[in-house]
Amino acid sequence: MGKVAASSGEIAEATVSTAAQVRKDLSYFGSFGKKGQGYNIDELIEAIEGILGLDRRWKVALVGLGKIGQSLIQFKEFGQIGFDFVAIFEKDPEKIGKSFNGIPIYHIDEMPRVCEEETILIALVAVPAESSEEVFQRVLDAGIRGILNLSGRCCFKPPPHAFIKNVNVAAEIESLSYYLTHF
Amino acid sequence: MGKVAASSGEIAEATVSTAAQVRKDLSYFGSFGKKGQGYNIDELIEAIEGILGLDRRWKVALVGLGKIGQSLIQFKEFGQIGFDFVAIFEKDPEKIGKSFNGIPIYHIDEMPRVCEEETILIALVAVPAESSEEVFQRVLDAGIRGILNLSGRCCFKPPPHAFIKNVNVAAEIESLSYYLTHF
DNA sequence: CTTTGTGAACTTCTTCACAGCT
DNA sequence: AGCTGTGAAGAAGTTCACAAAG
Repeated sequence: MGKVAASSGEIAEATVSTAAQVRKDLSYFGSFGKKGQGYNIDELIEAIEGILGLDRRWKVALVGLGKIGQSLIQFKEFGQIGFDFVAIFEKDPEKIGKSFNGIPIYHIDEMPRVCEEETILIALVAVPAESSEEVFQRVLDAGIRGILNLSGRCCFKPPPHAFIKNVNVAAEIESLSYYLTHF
Repeated sequence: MGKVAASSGEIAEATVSTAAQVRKDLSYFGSFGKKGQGYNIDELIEAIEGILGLDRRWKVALVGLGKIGQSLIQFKEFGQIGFDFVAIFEKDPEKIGKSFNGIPIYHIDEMPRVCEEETILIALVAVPAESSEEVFQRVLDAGIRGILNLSGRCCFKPPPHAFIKNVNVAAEIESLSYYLTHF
């Protein structure tokens, strides 16, 4: 939009937050603004990318090549923000040895070897809910440190060196039901 | 597992929470347990379904029949928890008038009429990020009160009678990057 | 004059701990 | 004895309000 700097108020407006919140959040990581001027937009983007660890590329494994896995791996935004799928793990012997979207498909038993060789630290898990607990354990045993879980409700407590993020569309639509019922 | 009742501690264990948290959360809505016994499992499930508004069925519209929309509409869990897709809205004239998975595809201009006739209150929006702002406005104008947004980063402030829930896989994987960088 | 960065005040959320019921 | 429901205490998060800087 041609602007060089943005004030905390303008950032709040654009992100549905408040000016004080924007300033406090940023102050936790450093001083990125200039008094009287606001925040230089390019500098701020670069600072936030640094904070989030997006100033590098990450190799990602997909575990489970069902419908959800297939649609996610074709999703271009991952590449744009620095995440590259480099391996797919499956149980189905039909698929193993082939590739999907140019990415090789391995048997899930090969996970420890491939993840070490390729230094993969992040996995996107999209397997049937029944097998997710077992798969989480195998993924962690293969050296993965961050799991993005799309397998539905997850009650798996990761060890302290690992992190699980859950994306659960069913739970979100249930919360809409709650709001519409009560308000 | 053959058990009739569960204590707050057992529920906490199973949900990665704490006993006090489980009791406080439930106490906000009523008294569902028996002192000395814990919570009757069937009764508790029924109570929670009532709280969440899941003791009925909801009609849902899908807006945008791209890859994500197609994979979500085939997702059986929605039906199991009480949500039925009854209409698809699209811009592409190629698809309009046809159906997908047995659900009729309408032009997006027909949304106000169809949503009123069918009393649809919830929409799942899966359109390209560029058009999401405009689509949100049109969806709300059609009488929708709850939006589940899968179109990426959303900075749309809904009016007070409506609710938006965002599901953003890209944002979640970025937060994994943050944790792996700092811990 | 504008806007940041930040202590202090305030609000919300979580945990503690125990009276009271089964 | 076992476990809930809940005030009170403690922790975490948000907003206020203003000194300091451009």
